Amino acid sequence: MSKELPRTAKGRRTRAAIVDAAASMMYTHGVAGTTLDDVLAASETGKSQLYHYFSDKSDLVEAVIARQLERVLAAQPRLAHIDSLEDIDAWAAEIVRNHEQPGGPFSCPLGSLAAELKNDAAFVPSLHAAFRRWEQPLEQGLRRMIDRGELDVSTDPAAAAATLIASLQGGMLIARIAGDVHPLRDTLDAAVAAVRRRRTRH
Amino acid sequence: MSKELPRTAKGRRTRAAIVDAAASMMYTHGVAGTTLDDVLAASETGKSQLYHYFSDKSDLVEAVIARQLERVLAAQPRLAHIDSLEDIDAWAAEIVRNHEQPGGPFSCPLGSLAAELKNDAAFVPSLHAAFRRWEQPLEQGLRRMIDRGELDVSTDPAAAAATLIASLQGGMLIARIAGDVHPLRDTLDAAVAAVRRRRTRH
DNA sequence: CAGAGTTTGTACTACTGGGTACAAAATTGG
DNA sequence: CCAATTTTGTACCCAGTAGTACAAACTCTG
Repeated sequence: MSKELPRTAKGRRTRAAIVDAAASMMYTHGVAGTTLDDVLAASETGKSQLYHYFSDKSDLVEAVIARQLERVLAAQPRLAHIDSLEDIDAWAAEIVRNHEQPGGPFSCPLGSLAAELKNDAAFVPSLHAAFRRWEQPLEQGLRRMIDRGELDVSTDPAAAAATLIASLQGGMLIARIAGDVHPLRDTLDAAVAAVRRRRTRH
Repeated sequence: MSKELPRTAKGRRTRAAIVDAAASMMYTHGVAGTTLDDVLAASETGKSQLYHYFSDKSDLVEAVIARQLERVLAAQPRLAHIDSLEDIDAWAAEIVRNHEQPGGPFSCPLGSLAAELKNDAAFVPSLHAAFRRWEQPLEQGLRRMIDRGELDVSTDPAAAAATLIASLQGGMLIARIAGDVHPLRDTLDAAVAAVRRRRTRH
């Protein structure tokens, strides 16, 4: 049950500060590991403000899911222009680049949230929608490639997009645990190669 | 700082009951979502028993990581006999089969733990060791295939094994969120195909 | 079977953390 | 510029949770 949005500019700033702080804290410490007091301290707001804009912690988490989706999309500008295999390669390279500095983060804001909340039925629909939104540019690009005859017509663009994102997620997790980008790169490469194998001969 | 192991048969049973209950509860409700009281109730033990065998909750979580690794390996008997591409296919099919009943679980005990604990430096080494242990049968099988000349000598067996497990993890996450096995199957297939492409011609 | 060592029951503590109450301050629109 | 509405500060509550104290019961060994 979500509360109404702020009516004034000041209110919008406050709400955004709370969500931003919550997103960052939950990214590094997990949802359960982030207390509302932590969020309030980091955002320099008070409890009355939080409960003015959110009905409870779950409601805040929903807002964080949406915020992290925005962050993920913003961190991958190439995702908006997927129209060829080269674009997909470039997108994958962009992701690897974002994570290849030694030490991290090797972590995806949305993936971390999903992993922690996947057993809570209340959050699954929002998470599902977020991932669908993420997959959409890939899916549409793949569909255009199929329409132009560049990929085999038997290719399922939605499934291929899901495979790309799934590989990204799994690669990220193993990279994080191993403290090494290579699993991320290799796993993404395998998924891109799976698309490449569906190319039609010219 | 872990405590000493039980000295008597009764003690071993008690300790095992606690770890089993904790593993199950943490699997479904997460580590943070599982209270020690929950564990004690489920295992029909008391707090003095828990603190007799474990120094604190973290110590119990370490034991749960080890237990879940055992469970994962036990659920994949084919993993113990990886010696050809067909074996890898059969292993992948076994995993998909374990999850293809509609509704779930679409979830890996070790992956869930890893996702929740990956930002806690104290647990990363144990998680890393657990995944290495999981990858080992794959890695050794791949190495034998390379030695026999079935796979290109440039293949990195450790990296390929990591890619397989990473794809499994990512596929599992997306399958869970989507409530559908297909992402798991497709992503695993892509990783297996990446190995297949490294076959030498005969 | 006695006594040292191990295991277990019960009761308690200290604290954290989500959530509430309510009034004061700020903002907006007429 | 004033009243209605929105926003914010402060103080509080209470349930749940990790962890402790300590003695009783059991178990193994000599």
